[in-house]
Amino acid sequence: MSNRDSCIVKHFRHYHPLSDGDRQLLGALEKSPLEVKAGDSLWEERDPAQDFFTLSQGWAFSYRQLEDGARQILEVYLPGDVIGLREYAFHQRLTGVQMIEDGTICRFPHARLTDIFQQSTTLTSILFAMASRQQVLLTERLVNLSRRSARQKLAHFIMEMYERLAKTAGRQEDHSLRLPLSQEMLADVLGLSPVHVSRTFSALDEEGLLHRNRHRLLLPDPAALADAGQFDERYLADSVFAANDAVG
Amino acid sequence: MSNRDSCIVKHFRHYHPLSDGDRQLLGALEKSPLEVKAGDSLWEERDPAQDFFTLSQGWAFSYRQLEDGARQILEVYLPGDVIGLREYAFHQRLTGVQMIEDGTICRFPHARLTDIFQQSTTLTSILFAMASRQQVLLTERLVNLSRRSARQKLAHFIMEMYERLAKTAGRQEDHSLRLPLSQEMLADVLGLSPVHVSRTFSALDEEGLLHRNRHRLLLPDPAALADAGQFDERYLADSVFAANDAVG
DNA sequence: GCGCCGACATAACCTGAGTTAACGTAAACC
DNA sequence: GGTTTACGTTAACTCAGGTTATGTCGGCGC
Repeated sequence: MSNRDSCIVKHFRHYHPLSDGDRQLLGALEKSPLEVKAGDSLWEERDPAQDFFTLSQGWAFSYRQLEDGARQILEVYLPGDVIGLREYAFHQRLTGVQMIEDGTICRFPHARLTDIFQQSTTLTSILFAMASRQQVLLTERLVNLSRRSARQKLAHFIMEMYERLAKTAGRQEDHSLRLPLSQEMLADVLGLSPVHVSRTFSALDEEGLLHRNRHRLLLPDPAALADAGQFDERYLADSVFAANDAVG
Repeated sequence: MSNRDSCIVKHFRHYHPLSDGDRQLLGALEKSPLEVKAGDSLWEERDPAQDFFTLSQGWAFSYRQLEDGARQILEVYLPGDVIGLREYAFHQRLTGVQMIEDGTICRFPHARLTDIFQQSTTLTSILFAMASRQQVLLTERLVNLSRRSARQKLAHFIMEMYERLAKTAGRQEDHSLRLPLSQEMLADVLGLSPVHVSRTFSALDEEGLLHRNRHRLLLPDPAALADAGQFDERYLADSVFAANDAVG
């Protein structure tokens, strides 16, 4: 890997080794990296849907705004995630996307996805695997929202972030993680009121399942927290080509 | 279209015209149609993930079973839908799938998806569009579960089914639809108790927003019901290639 | 230092939906 | 034709989480 590799190339390599041709193909499709700030909107609902983005640095989230003013956060994106696959079959954005922190993104034109389909089976498979993974994350979030108590919801979400961060950013010695979401955002992820998020945090804190310090969370016993949230990490075990490595 | 076309071929043609080569490719990949009965399980959680299925006749649903015995129904599949895209990147099934009624399905081996990627950009695009559409359906269901009242949930779900059926089976003169789900299943779709589904049905009935007769629902004023459920059909408007018809 | 502001905490009260349980009803089987 | 069984209805009671309101703390401009 040369250090000229773009962020898109790096992220795809995370899934599967790429040939030189694949690397060039990806590189040719992307526009130059873009610096964005916390709170910046990548797009809003009803905007025309024409691009994907790869998130190189910083966190982002997608959301739906409801008629009554409520906001549902659908997905939290970490560095390495691809944003916008959802709307491949649509003209319009159905969800908005905003940055949580300052970051760097790479634009990836929608219309030229067919180039990839035509020229690289490897890249096609990786994209398909990414779409599959996102559907699975969404499924788990749906179950979390529909069938679990506030305590379980919060515990589960924290464990999900803890494990996803462990995979991309590595695991901390002290079982801590940085979670740069306000309690209002957490409420919009979990389908709770901000007040109840605060209450629930306090309860988990008192029970010794976690400790808070600003946006840093300490998990004295991650296994206990996982248990409290009925968290089963199988849904994060996407292996992409273990079951299907006939790619060339 | 010859009447030798398999059910898979028919369903893909629904999205985009297929060349003879595409048709043969699809046909070569599928196994012969399989008759299944109401209640039959296509697979269960933790089974090895090796196939897709195309649903030719009958309804099916995918679900997650929770530790405490609760069941969450994730998606209801209608004739024409492809089942199992979710687990492309996984070894194991993360969700079970069961038939709601007697039906016909076609098996579609997982491992050979790469053949399609290698040989047909059209089929690849269609599959990608299908995955995109399913993610959007799931997104809408998530919002429905998280942010709407029981009344809105039920109204919204009925409207979704009404519109999806209109697209595949055509619209009924009398604004009616057949919804072969028990109230227990509806409860598991909507994250409610069966008792509250019954109450909510009765309330909508009294308001004149719908009328029930076994599994047949009559919608005197679909627009009013849509309004009651904050139903906005944009998310069903997948157009697949309108924004991206550079397929060959 | 002072006042402002945004984020979080805590408390009191309210309500939509869950739970339990008893009762109807309709197809299904002998 | 009477019994079984699955499914739906209704009512009484409970409770998790929403709502509203008020308080606290840290950062920041002046």
